[in-house]
Amino acid sequence: MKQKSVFKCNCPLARVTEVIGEPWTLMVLREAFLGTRHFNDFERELGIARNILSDRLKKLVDRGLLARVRSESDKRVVEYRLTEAGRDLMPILVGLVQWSGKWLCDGRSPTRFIERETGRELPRIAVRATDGRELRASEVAMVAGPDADADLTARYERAVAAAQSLPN
Amino acid sequence: MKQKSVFKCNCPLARVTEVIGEPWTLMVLREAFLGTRHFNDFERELGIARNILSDRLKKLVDRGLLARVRSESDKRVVEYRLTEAGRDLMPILVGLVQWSGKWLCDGRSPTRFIERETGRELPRIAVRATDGRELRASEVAMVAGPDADADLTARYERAVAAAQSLPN
DNA sequence: GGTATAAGTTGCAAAACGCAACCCATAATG
DNA sequence: CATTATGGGTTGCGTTTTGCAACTTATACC
Repeated sequence: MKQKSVFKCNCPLARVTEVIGEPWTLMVLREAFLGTRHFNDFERELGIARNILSDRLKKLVDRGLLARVRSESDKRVVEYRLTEAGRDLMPILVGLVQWSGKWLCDGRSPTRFIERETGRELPRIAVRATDGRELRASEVAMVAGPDADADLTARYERAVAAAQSLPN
Repeated sequence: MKQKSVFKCNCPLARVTEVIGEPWTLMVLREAFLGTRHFNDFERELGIARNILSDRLKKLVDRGLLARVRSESDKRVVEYRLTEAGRDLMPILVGLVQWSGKWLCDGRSPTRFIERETGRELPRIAVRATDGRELRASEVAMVAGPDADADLTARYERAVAAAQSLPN
């Protein structure tokens, strides 16, 4: 895929698409959250082809989500550990699983997230205002930030203009 | 991609990977959030190939994230509108953009989310306990729910067992 | 020294992607 | 009412990526 135009721009969503948009990457991250650290364990748990796994791990390391550490005690062993950036993606993983449970699994939820300390199921993640109030999609707007380039700024301005002329 | 084993199981993350894991899908959804509704507008804004766009819109409609509506006034026109399921994905989109701004754009943030009413920037999305307290990754566990099959249940139990023997 | 294990790499067929050109139905124009 | 324009696609074709299996390298165990 020769990624042009939008993918090269500094839109954060375009960039994150490159990181978690590829097949298997989210599953690999889930395994990492579950504690998997070795190449062969990722392969066995996921049933992923070894070359694809190799590629995904390499990219996740390059992009700073995983750290590749050679074991001291056994020099054959390599450990892939979540970095701070990787752990910081956890809320999104939780959100994705919650959303999927609700909309793709007919409300039946094979996977739950619990608070370790209390064992209670987590509430759904939500977008909140600064005062903590939960916001609906229509109450939120996406706008250009201070570091947006001209193209992106223009894009968001067009969107705001278009949104005002829409009924919904 | 012949998706076997894990992709066919009822793990919600496996399913959501099929929905948003494909290239362009997240970008198409972002455009939908920005108010884009017409085929040609998606094409122009994203610079996406028409056949790929056609495929992604079709899948998003099939999976219930977009609704395909023929216009009454001009019968050439087709409108793609976010469904409730699609709008419900908004927190995740916000989270992805926020995460990307922090970790992939060197903290510079070309895109911001604001509360329409007040114009204030949204705080980062977070995983919270039932009492509203923000939780870190290490405080959260992924466990099998009531509707998990045997394989998945076994998988989570193995993970819990493994997690207890890990230092971190 | 021989075998087992961990972590990859290589080669090949099948599928997915990007691009441009083409197609069909409806609407506007003269 | 024939002609052109517009919206929403589909079709071919060449390139890239994926999946699968087999092979490779380096270390550890017996």
